[in-house]
Amino acid sequence: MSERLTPHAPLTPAVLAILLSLAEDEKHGYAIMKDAVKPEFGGITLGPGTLYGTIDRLLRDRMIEETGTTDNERRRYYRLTSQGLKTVSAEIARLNAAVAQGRALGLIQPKGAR
Amino acid sequence: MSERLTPHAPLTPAVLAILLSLAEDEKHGYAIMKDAVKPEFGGITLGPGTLYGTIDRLLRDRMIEETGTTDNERRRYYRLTSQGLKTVSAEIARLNAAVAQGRALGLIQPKGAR
DNA sequence: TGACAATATATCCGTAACGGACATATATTC
DNA sequence: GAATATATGTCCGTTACGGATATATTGTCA
Repeated sequence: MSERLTPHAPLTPAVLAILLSLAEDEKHGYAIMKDAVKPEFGGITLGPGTLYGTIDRLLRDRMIEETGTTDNERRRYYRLTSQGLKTVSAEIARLNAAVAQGRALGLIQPKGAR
Repeated sequence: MSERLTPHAPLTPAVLAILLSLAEDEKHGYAIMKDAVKPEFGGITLGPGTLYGTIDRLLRDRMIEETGTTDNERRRYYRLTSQGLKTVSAEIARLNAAVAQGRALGLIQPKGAR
């Protein structure tokens, strides 16, 4: 047995960007791609291969699902599943620990600093 | 042309763990492996294949270098290069933005909260 | 003292992910 | 009407991951 609670242990940057984007709201692929380049979502460039390939994997692993609705026949909207939400949350918490360590080591400016 | 300033754009979890561990102090491979499972360094399990394979790549890309010194003939010590330091710092800053976004979305508890 | 776990590094190799190239079609803008 | 943006999709070479396996030493414990 042993259904893994988080089959994706450390998320790849592409997976994180997509899940984080969908944590904000339901979105379609192209909108996710636009989000990904923004610093808040990781600032990465998602080529179509990575974007749709990763979406397919996330659908397969039930991290995201199609909403079924659309405002434009060309768009396919996706939303996080509860599993997906758990997974991003765990990943953000994990990254938070690493960032805290980086801050402690002086790799980045402390919060309030100028 | 085009020497990339940061050949490793978003770092893989394994690379981040290794660089973050070495940002603290010079270490040998096995010590890095022990560090990696700690939450502060990402909490990931580095198998020997990933560990030494990644170390070789980081040496090749001049992110880390051997110190040459050792306190035990079996141990090979590594340290960050200035390039490696820049790279981890940039990565921590990048992740910090994502963590801030995750926090804003309520994925993790805000700092002061109990 | 014999066995087992931990230390320490190294290679091999199958699987998975990445990411650029290419393709296609519509809508918009100039 | 041409170019750009929107929107999704496939293909495929390169790379990274990570478990298995190997080897040798040191430490522990019954």
